Amino acid sequence: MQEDRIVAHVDMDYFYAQIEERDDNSLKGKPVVVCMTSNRENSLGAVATSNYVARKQGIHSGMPCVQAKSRIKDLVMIPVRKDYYRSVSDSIMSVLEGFSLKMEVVSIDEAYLDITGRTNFDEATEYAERIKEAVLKAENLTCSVGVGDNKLIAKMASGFRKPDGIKVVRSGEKLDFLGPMDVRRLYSVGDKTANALESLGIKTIEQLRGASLDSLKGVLGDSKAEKIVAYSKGVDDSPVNERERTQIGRLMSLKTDSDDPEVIKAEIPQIVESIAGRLMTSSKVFKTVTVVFVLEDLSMKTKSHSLPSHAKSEDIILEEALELVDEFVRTSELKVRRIGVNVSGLEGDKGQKSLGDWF
DNA sequence: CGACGTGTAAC
DNA sequence: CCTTTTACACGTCG
Repeated sequence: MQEDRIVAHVDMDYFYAQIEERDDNSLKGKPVVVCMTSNRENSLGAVATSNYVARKQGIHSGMPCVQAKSRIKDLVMIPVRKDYYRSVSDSIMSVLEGFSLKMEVVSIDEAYLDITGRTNFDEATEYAERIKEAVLKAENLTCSVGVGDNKLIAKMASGFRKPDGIKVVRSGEKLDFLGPMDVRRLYSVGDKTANALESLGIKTIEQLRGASLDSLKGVLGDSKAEKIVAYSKGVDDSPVNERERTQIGRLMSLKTDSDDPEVIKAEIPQIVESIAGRLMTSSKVFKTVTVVFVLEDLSMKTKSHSLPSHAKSEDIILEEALELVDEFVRTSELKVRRIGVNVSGLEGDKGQKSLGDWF
C-alpha cells in the first residue's frame, strides 16, 4: 500500500459559534446559534452555525431561526459578524501556513495541508497535535484534524472525531474506515445522490464499492458514478492546490416578493458595489456577468452575458446587471424572492488596459 | 468550441 | 417558504 503522500484536513469546530463563545464567557454551556439575518419582513433568517449544546437538541445549519427558537426556550441567538470571523480565519490560516508549503484553503474554516516530508504516518498524530496547539495558542479556538494519504481520506477523518479530535487513517486502513459508513457521509454525496443510491439498495460505502458501475452510471451519469466509486475505495488523486477564485457573487432577499423591475433593480447597485469592492481587493478582472433570481417557488433562474473581453469596472457590472434584470422580468411569470449578481471568468489583473475599462 | 442555463453539493 | 457563497459537471445551442 503506497503512502506516498500525507495530507491533513484542518476543520475548525462549529466556527462562528465557537468564536462567539470564546468572546463571551457567559455563553459557555448554553445553546447558541449564530443567525444569518435576511432583510425580509417576516423572517429571522436561518441558522449559520450552532454550538454542540444546541446541536444535541436537534438544531442544525440552515434551519429557520424561528423554528430553532421554538424548539429551545433559552436559545441564545447571535447575528453573524462575518467580517470579524474572516479576520480570525485569516489569522488561523497564517498559523497553518507554518505547517506546510502546500496549503489549500477550502472555506472560511477549513484547509488542506500537504504535509508530505514534514512528518510520516507513525508521527502524524503528534504533528496534528502540534497543529491544534498552535491554533489554540494563536486564537484560543479548537479544531479537528484528519490525516490520510489523500484529501478525501483527510476530510473524512477530520469529521470522524469532531469536535476537538484527531484521526489518522493509514493507507491500509482506508477501506475498513470508510466501509461501514452511511453513503450520505461520503464527500460529494448529497441528498439527491443518496436517494438515487438508496433506490439501488445502496446504504453503506461498502455496498457502493461493490455495486455495478453500469447501474450507477445509469442513475448518476458517468462522471459522478466513477467519482463516487473511486471515493468509496478511498481513491482520490487530486492535489492539494492553492485555489484561485473564479467567481465572486452576492445574493440577497427582497423585503417582499416582487415582479416590478424597478423594485428589483433598486437592490442591484449595492450588490454590485460589494462585488466591485471584492474584485478590486483581489485585483481580478471578469468576463461574464450573471444575474441570479430566486423566485417565489424557490426555483432558481439565471441570466448571463459575457463580454468580448475582460473588464474590471463597477459601471460595467451595473449596466449589464440592470439590463439582464429587465430581460428576465419581461419573460417571467413568477415573482422574485431573492436577487443576486455574480461575476465570473476571473483572471488576475495584469494591469494592461482592456477596452472596457474606459466605460 | 464558447456562451448560456440548470442541477448538485459543500460551507 | 430557510441564508450565503462558491465550485463543478453537464446539456444545449449556434
